[in-house]
Amino acid sequence: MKSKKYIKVKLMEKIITRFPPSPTGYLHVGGARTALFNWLYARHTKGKFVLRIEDTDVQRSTKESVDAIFEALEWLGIEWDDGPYFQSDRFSIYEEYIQKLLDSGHAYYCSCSPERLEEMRKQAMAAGGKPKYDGTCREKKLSKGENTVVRFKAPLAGTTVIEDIIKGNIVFQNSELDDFIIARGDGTPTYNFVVVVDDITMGINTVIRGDDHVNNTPKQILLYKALGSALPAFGHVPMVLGSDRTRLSKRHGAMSVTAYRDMGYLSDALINYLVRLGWSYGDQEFFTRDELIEKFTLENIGKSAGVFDQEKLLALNADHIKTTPPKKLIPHLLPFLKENGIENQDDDYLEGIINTLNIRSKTLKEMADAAMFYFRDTILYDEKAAKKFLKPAVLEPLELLIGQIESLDVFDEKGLEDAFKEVMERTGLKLGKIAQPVRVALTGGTVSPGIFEIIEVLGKERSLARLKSAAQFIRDKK
RNA sequence: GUCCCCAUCGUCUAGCCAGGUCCAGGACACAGGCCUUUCACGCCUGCGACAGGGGUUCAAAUCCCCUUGGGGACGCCA
Repeated sequence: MKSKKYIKVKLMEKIITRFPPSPTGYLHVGGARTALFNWLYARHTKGKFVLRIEDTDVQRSTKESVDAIFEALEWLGIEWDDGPYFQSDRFSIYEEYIQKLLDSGHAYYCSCSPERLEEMRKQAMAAGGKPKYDGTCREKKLSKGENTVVRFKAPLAGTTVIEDIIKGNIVFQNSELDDFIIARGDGTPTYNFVVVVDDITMGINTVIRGDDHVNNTPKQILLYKALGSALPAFGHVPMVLGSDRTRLSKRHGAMSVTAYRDMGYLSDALINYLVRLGWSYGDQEFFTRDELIEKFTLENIGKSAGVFDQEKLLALNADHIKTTPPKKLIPHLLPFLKENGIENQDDDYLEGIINTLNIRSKTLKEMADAAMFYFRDTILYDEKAAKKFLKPAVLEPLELLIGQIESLDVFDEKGLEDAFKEVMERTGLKLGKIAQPVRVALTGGTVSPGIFEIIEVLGKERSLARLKSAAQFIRDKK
């Protein structure tokens, strides 16, 4: 169901979006999708995209995670215009804002113990209610003490509404909200608070984030109001689910963005897939990066959660491999070749190889594996294949072919075809009877690109050598 | 439990806001076929959905209500 959607940001105002990952692990596909939506929207509107690292939880934040996130964003080609900001560098700003709230009576100190709070929550749940802070310290006018936290004084009545770009209006009863903590006992600020302060001070006017944040938004709206700041436009995108329709997690398989890189996916394909999951542009399935920037708008984001489908991503990857010019694929293929022990190859040779493999590879890894026969000095014949095709009977056509190719003036597909035709005529054999043995001779196996393509890419010298050793192989067996 | 959100083929989705052109279109997957020097690619065909029930209307996938189902959130995590 689609409802009237509108962008709250004034038309003249430059769109400023942000992506705020918390460095407590790698960048997963769900996070990447949110980053993508923000980045794409900023690019589409010629606005600005800000990167902010949310590391107020010093315990769980790690340098490794920060690096992993940068690495993943870089691979995806998501570049930011501002930042990265680190919240851990901004504690003095937060302190200042907390003081403002304290001074204006929008916040107060609370000395309730975590243990008591926990007990209260349990009881509330058991009694069938929503666990909330009971307001014990709300009017106590406590001053700062050892282990006192700072709570936001939320309104007791009325409603707070999110005018969501994607979901429409979402209304919350303020009585559902409670006096949430904005500064911990040790003085460090908490999530809902720092997000608001950051978004205000960084000029963020468009907040696109996961559905799971909907419940945080009324709290944040209240904070904006208490701070006297204008609200940004909010857009909550539905989540990505696993095949069992629950929140995507490790048990659903690969989640890390870079894992897809390592499996041989093109970032363009991952991007295409991730954006298309939950967003649509008519019937179009395939998008290049530039097309995405050109066509992406918030209006076409759907409201329901989507299931992550590896199969479809794989198919899309195959499409991107197919349509990317072979020359451009070279640098992407190199790491996989290297893994297979192949290095320092000529670019023209690689381009030719890719040209024969791109329509039959679903991943770069697959392509690198399928390309191996091109690099071997001596061909190792697959036992079954050799037995079936490298028989004495093929010695004659094989030698004829060798002669034909040797005397070829112009070494191209046309000349090769003529050479084969000549052999067919002289031996009375069908192409199939000749091609399979030749394929085994050239590649070692029975599955490969077209026979003419292979010979052309391998070149005269290499092809001849392989053909000759196959002939020798047959003779030796006799 | 409470609050919030969502609901079209197995999956991603078009159509829904501005009801008729929809016995619902595309894609992935699957099945069959064609092409063919193998494998692919490509092409063709098939399979397969408006969650259920009430309204409103001449007419509902589209608007309203209820039910059911699913998801998310309820931290001194973000």
